[in-house]
Amino acid sequence: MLKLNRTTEYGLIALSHLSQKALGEAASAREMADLYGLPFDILAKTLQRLKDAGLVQSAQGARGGYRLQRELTQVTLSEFLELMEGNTSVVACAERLSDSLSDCEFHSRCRIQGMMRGLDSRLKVFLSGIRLSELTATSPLELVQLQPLTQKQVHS
Amino acid sequence: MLKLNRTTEYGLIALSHLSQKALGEAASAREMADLYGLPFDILAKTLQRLKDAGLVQSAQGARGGYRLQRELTQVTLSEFLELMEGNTSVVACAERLSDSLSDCEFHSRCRIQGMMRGLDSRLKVFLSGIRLSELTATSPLELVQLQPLTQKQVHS
DNA sequence: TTAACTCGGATAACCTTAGTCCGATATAAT
DNA sequence: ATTATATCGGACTAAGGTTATCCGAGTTAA
Repeated sequence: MLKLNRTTEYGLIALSHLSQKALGEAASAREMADLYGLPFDILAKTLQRLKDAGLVQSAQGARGGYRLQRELTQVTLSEFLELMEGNTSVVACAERLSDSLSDCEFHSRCRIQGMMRGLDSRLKVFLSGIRLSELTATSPLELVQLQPLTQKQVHS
Repeated sequence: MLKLNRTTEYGLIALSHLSQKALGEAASAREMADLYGLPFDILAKTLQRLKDAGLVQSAQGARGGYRLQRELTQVTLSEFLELMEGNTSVVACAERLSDSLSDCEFHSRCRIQGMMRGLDSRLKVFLSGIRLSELTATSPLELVQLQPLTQKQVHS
């Protein structure tokens, strides 16, 4: 159920790296790939995605690279996962729910559909309570229970 | 990150079905497979697993089938997932942590290992706070925030 | 004796993820 | 200008895991 995609891990490592750079200093995909032993091509694509999402900004050409564009304290794990992994529903059929509920022949008899949606929303609350900054801190931290962000703070 | 295995879904459906049977009345794998449109073979194996874990008991032969063996109010989602999906760590490398931490060449430079473990444990608290009975209720329920089970109540 | 069951292994089909390879474009430094 | 270092982005292959299917064997009530 819970395993992160590799790209998500790579993204987290990259963001962590960037968050430690001096302000205005860029890091290239190559630099990070070599330092952490990550496959360059994939890391590059991942950074692209982060850029499209507005989490980082990029500079092309020699001496180019990536910089953080948003404060990681203001990005929730929920938002990040949605970005990196697409739909975060726990059940396959829930993804299609918005399209057509009656795709599933056994819908009327289905026992788990309702509760899975409930679980989804509860999980989302949980994930929204974790800030990316908590996950990208340098030292092995104990995660402490934080107040969930207010609606205004949550972008997505 | 979050998608459940199919077998986990099947298991949930089966448990839900069993929880609605009158006490002492058994349901067969065939019966459930037909009713919910699930692949018989897989459902059978799933039930086997639930039996080995002590969640249900089985009776062989004609008129046999499965019955609940434990109160679903006393089984946490955490325990159930561990049972159905094995290791529930969010990162692949964390599974090997207990074996040998230094498998990963980049361990010393790794930025996410510590925090991923923190995330793991926080997630576990979350999952331990959800009882299977909440997920197997008949009607599409809103999940309410419950008190986590006490240590005594949590078996695993 | 038969039909309806659980039990359990081996194997095949499928699908997603992860990784690779390629070329194009942009820009700073020489 | 030319070169080296970057981002950008598509197409493709490889690998691995999940899901499903196909067996046969053992149990038990009718």
